[in-house]
Order: sequence, then C-alpha cells, then structure tokens
Amino acid sequence: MATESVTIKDIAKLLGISKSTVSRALSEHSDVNQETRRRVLEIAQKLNYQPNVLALNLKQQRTHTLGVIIPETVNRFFAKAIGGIQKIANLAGYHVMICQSDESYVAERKNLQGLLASRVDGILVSVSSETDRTDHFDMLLQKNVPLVFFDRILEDVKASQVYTDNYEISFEGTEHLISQGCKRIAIVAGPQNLYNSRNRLMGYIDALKKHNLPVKDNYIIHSYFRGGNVEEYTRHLINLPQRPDAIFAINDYAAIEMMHVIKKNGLRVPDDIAILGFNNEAICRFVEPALSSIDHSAFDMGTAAAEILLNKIETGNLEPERRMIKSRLVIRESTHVRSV
Amino acid sequence: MATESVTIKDIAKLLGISKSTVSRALSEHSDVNQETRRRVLEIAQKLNYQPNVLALNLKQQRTHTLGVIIPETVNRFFAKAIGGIQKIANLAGYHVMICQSDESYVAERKNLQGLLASRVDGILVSVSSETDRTDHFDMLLQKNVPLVFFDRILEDVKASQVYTDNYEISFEGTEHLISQGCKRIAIVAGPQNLYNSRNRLMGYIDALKKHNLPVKDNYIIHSYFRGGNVEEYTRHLINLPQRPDAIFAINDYAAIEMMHVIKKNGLRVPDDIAILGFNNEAICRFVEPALSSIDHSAFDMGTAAAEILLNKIETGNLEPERRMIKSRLVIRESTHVRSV
DNA sequence: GTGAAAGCGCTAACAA
DNA sequence: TTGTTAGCGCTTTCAC
Repeated sequence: MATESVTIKDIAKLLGISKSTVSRALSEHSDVNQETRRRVLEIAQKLNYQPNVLALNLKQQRTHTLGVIIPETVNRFFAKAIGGIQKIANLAGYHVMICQSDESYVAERKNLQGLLASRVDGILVSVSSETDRTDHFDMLLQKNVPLVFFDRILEDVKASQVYTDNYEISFEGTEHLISQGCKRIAIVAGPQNLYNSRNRLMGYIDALKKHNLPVKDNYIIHSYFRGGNVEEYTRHLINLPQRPDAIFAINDYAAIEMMHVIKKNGLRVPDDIAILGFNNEAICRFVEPALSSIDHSAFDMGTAAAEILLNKIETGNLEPERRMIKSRLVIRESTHVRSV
Repeated sequence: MATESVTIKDIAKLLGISKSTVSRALSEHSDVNQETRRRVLEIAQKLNYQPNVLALNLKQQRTHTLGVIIPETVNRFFAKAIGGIQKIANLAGYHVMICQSDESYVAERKNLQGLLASRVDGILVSVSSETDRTDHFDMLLQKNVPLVFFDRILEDVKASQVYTDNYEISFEGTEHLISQGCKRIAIVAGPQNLYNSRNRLMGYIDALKKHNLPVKDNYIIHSYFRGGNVEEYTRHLINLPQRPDAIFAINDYAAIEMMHVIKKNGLRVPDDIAILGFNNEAICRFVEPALSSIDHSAFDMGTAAAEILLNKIETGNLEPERRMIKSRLVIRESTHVRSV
C-alpha cells in the first residue's frame, strides 16, 4: 500500500558505502567514523528514513507488541485497565494488541492463538467468566510465552498474577452492612468458576458467620456479567418471604438497575433495602441515593500487570510473581440505614 | 522467547524435498503432486506447524493489521465502536491495534506515527477534541495509507467518513424540547473545532430560529469531553437571571450529573428544567427521572468504518466514500414536561 | 511437478 | 573503521 520507503540500501548506494556501515551508523552503539555517521544521519534525515519494523521483527523474532485479552472493552473496569497497560507499554516502546473474549472460553482460546500467531512478546489476560479450564494457558507456558493474569486470575496456572483482595473487601463490605443493622443480606455473586467470585462469596459468608447471621442459599444469586437478568433476580429477591434488607451487588451498573427495580416496587433504598455496589464508578455519586461501592483501581492493575510482563520479557525471567492491589470501601447513602 | 517453532525448512528436511515444494503444498492453489501434498500436510499437522507471520509480513510488506485511534477507551461510545471494528476485522482475518489520543493532538500525531511504523495496512480514526489541524492525516494520504474517519470526522481531509446526522438529530431534539413547551433552551456543545459539535450547535440554532425563539449566547456552553466541570457550568446555567427551562447535554453522563446538580439545588427535572442526553446509554432507563437521549449506534459505526477500510485495503481503491448512520431520538421522562 | 536461487530489510559474525 | 556474507522464514520466478 504505502509508497516505497527508503531503506538502508538506498542510503548506502547514495553514499557509496555498504549497507552494514549504514546500519552501524544508525545504531548508536557501534563505532563508525564520525564523518561517515554524520553523512548517514544527514541523508537519513533528509530522505525521512524509517527503519522497516517488519524486517526487524523477523530478524529478532520479536515484535515489541503485548497481547491483551479481556472479556469486554465496554466494561469500564477493563477499559480503564487498558489505559494503564497502554501507558506502561508505550513508555517502554511497546505496542498493544487488544482482543475481547466476550466472556466466552472458545473466543478466549481463539484470541490466544491469534496473538501467538502474531508473535506478540507477551500476553496479559483477564479470563472470561466462562473459562473453567486452563489448557490453553498451559500450552502458552509450555512455549515459554510470558504471561500475566490480572483481576480475573486463574490460580492454577503457573503465571504471574495481579489481583485484588476480593475476600477481604467482601468481608469488609458485608460487615459494613451488618454494622448498619442489616440482618438479611443477599449477595449477587459472579459465576463460581471465577476465583474472584468465589473469594467474594467466601468473604461474605465468613462475615455473616462471624456475626452469627445465618447463611441462606436463597440469598445467594449467581449472576453472569452480561446483565439482562438484573430485573428478574431483583424481583425474585424482593418477593422472598423473608425479604432481604441489604443486597451486595456484583457491580455498580447492576446495583443501579436494582435500585431502580426496588423503587419501582414501592420499596425504599436504603431504608427497606440497602445496596452496595462494586467498582466505584463516577456515576455512583450522581444516582439517588448515592451508591456505596468498592473502589478498585483498574488503572493501577493495568500498570502493575504491564510492568510485570515487560520485566519478564526484557529479563527473560519467567518466575511467577504475585502482586495485590488493595480495594477500598466507599460509603455513601445507599447503605446508610440508621445511626447505630 | 517462544521455543523454536517448526519451519518449512524442517518439514522439507524431514521429507527430503525442497522448501519451495513444502511452501507450495501448504498454499492450496499451486500444483503439487497429490501424494507430496498429503505427506506435507500430514507432517505439518503432526509437528503443529504454524507459518511465521513475521516472515510473511516482511515478504508481503503488509501485516493484516488495522490501526485504530480513538480519544479514549473509557468512553463507552468508543468502546462499543471498537467492538464493531474488531468483529469485522476478525472475520476478515485481520488484527486490530488500538491507540488512545486522550483527546490530545500531540498524542494523536504520535499514535499515527507509531501505527505507521508498525506498518498497519490501514487506519481508522475518530479525532481528538483538540485536533484542529489536518497535517498529520494529509501526510498519511500522501503515503497512500488507507484511512477512514468515523464519528469524529475531519471534513477537510480527503478520506472516507462514517458519521451520523448530527445536524438533523440535534434539530429534532431541540424541536422536541420546544414541543414540550420549553422556551429557554440551553445547550452544552462540544469544542467548536469538531465537525460534530458544530453541526449539533447549528441544528439547535436552526430549530430555535424556525420556532422564532431567540438564540442567546449565554445559553451556549462549550464543554470539553473529559468531564470535571459539569457541576460548574450547570450552576452557571441555573443561576442565570433568565434560567433555562431545558438543557440539551453533550452526553448521558454529563446529563446525569447535571440532573444531580439541578436537584441538589432544589429544582425539579423535568418540571423546572428538562434534560436531554446524548448516546442513549443503558443507564438512562435507570436514573430518575429516566433520561431522554439520542440513540446513536456506535457498534454500527465501527462495523461500517471497518468494512470501508477493508475494502480499500483489499481492492486498492482509495476513492473517498461517505456513509451516514442515522441517529434516533428516544423520549423518556426527563423531557416530558407537560401534555401539549 | 519440483528444485535452486533470489529477495523482502535488517543485523551481526567474520574478514580485511 | 569498513565491507562481505549469511541468515531470519517465507514466496516466487526461472529452470529443468
């Protein structure tokens, strides 16, 4: 497509010297006659010489490109993580290739193969909610491709992991609801093949137990992330004979929709039912009542994951590394039930 | 990094034939002895041969990769557009490389150079709000790199464009507000170097004129997209001696924050001030009052843009093409002032 | 139908 | 300090 670009060969011919001298002159760190280098640089500048990355890639068998697989770009959490990844990658002179699994194992697997075929130098993954196998990642490790999981990690795979303290923050969130006087706390947890979801559920259960509250199965909803059924399970919860007095939601958007459904059904938030979200989106502050949530720095997760990956790539040390990014409870009106 | 992969050379050696024959056997459409092909295919399969894309790229001087430059991935509109782009690209066997300009001209320019250096086969762009020059794109066209603008287009650049009917929908939205009895309609328009923003403003102005309503400068706010100043300009508007009775917002998130500020100041939406958003996010249905908005299919814009770009790449025909994706007014409670 | 050789643009080991 | 040569993995003429 692009019109023919100048190559070192052109420069060499013009100057009556050899390609290798040009190559050397262009690469700062080899000794070339000062004058020769000056002339090469001058003419390269004049012709607007751009090294052909494709040739370099082939020669060096690397692309200075990171592959990223996330469930969805429309999920703001991942959109923010991408920001963090790109920042670090670009600073280090790397490009980023993003794929979406659409929460599907098959697509995730296909993305992986695509990235591998593109010969990316390393891969960052946040697994799909459907993924309950590790075979595709095992294959990657076998090929010694640097791999880092972030947020949605797979604990059984011997790769680096950047994650948040789901258990602890879920415990804390649940205790906060209890401290507000709530006794019938429901949770909308994610699919149980996800490490994060399991830990959140465990944090919730342990907090209830600590305070001698019963753990009831019908207060536990296993939702998938794609939405669509929020109204359904919210209705289910509020029509329970023992209606919950608090719901710990899977994310802020679901929480906001739940508040809507609850209010539509003549109940009040937080007085009848307190709501706690997850992710602390900007919009939490603008809905009514303002939504309590869990702040969870997606951007920092992205930067941490990219840093670890780049380090693996540049040092060749594939030793797994774990890094935890703390979450933080942000209390607003939606869980402010009564002064205790 | 990755352990050495099998090459056609390996297969050739194993079979005692030449590289070229293996290459031919692998590429469906050249005549090789049936038996030879069978044996090549068999062993390729067994060794899990994967052609080295890097070599192909160099040989063919193309990468089967599309470059995309958008302002921000956290902007859901662009996140959705990416989805559309990736769908079409992947179907056609292309990868996608995404860059963010962060609404900065300098970053946009840098992204462009990066993509060019990566030798992408074509580029899709939604320009930054800061971009008021076209030099970087002119340079691209000069190099015959296929280029398609989508949503945030630059009318002066001779490239293909996928856009929406900003003028018409803004006219329609403003008329809708007028039909609700609003007479003092304010608008939060984007930066005026953006074609979209200018058209939206023109649609608004023309609708006012058509209905003999005065166009007042202090009802026109020029906001940038990054948010942060919503509270400020909302306060400014509601403290005007002649307080507006409707505001046409730049997007739904700004609209929701505006509603929040308005209510916090003891005014009612829509009774005191009607609010019309832009983008028709899912959340519009769940805020109170439900937010009227403009539906605007980001995904379709993405697919259209990718289709046009791929067509350019594959046919080599760089003739500019324009495609319009219609928007649609979605009326909800936030603009339902009084029965007329 | 198949092989030998050249070449995509670059780097690097080896010579001079 | 510079040139020659080979090679990254593949395709594609040109012979045979």
